[in-house]
Amino acid sequence: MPERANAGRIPAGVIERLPEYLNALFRFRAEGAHTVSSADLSSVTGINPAQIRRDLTHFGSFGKRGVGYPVAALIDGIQHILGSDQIHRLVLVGAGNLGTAIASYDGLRSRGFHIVAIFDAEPAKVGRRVGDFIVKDVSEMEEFVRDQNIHIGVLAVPQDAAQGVAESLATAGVRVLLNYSSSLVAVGGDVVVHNTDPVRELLHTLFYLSRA
Amino acid sequence: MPERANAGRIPAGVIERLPEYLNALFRFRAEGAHTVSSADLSSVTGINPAQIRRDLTHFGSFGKRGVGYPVAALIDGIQHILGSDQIHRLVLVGAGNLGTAIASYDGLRSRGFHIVAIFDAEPAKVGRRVGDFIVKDVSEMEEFVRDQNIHIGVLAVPQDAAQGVAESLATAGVRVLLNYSSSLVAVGGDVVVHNTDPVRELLHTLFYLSRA
DNA sequence: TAGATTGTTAATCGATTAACAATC
DNA sequence: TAGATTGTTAATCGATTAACAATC
Repeated sequence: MPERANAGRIPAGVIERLPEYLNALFRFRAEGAHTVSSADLSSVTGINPAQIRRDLTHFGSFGKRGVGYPVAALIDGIQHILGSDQIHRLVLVGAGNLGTAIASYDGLRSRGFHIVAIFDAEPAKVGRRVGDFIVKDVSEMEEFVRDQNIHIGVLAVPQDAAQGVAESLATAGVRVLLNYSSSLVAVGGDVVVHNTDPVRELLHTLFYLSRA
Repeated sequence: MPERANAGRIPAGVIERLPEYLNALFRFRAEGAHTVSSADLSSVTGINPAQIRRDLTHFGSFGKRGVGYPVAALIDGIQHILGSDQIHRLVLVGAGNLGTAIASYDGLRSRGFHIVAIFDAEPAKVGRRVGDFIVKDVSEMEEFVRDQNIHIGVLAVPQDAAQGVAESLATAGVRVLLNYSSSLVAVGGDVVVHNTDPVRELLHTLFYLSRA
């Protein structure tokens, strides 16, 4: 019996849909459901039920014919596939309005992303309290990230500082960057950068807006 | 000679790539380039040059064989296709840390998205200055949005207020919602909601992270 | 057993890419 | 003219969906 397919063979689209399934499953769990069918998941996510079933079979067999999928086990399964069954520690850089907002954002922590330190370059901000943290000086960042073996960094710094901070984090071993600053950053190697660019999304929505 | 293809026939993928081309073109323009080839655009966007050419032909013929695409004209062309050659007015709801950060975000304005008012429900915030605005009471929001014929709303409100504000904006005629609050919002009808959910992106990145 | 729903195959659909004639 | 690069066709590739046998 063949084991799960090779990770490299799994279409990117499948991986991108897994978080959607997870969202839907959390909703069903909150409503007390113990079992869901692919049709149920389809009604919440808008994704074709056949595709949901097919996506899941890439990773094994989670359901029971005639019954559906067990909510709790499927949540565990998908979280395990994504690696989100573990805590992921991250550093936040920038203690301004945006950084403060991110620090108090509960969505990250509730999904296993734990901020472990906040850095800023401004002397006036260093030493101040933001959320549960005392802001550290950015000069300590590289060493901290390296020593603590942090792989995820969140950027909420001014536009002209973003690229420098990004490179510094990459040097220190960060593998994933979530960039909330208003400039695109690009770093080489195998670092994945998510430039959170609301404008891009707005732009392609405009196309449909003007035609409706 | 057939005119441009029907908008409904243009693949969503094409529309999603247009903002990427725009980004690349802005960069080439900033560097003083007057002409770019599909290979140039490919090197910046990572998108296959044949696909770039094919995408553009959905909307007409922008280039010159043997020469390439005129940067300025192509920018104008794509902006016109997207409707981003016009100013789009929007309202921001929420004057906390996140709202303040968004109000001072220059990326929106530089791409033609103009904030015209900021609303908040907290009496302590109403009347205060945020950026160039005096925060208005959220009770005035619906009337304002309707009267001013606003089609875009940005949400930066607490989790439990998000859904209500979203519905209120939809009722008042908003067609596109950019939701920065930490809860998913859903509204019916033909309102497009962009739930800015960094967690979803982080999650599917994790999959590759754990396998590298 | 009858009804439901998965897992899986096969068919469809659409998007990507390679190749090249047209032409600047 | 020779070199470059588009616009476009044809080939490839992959993803989506429909259908259904397996089975709970």
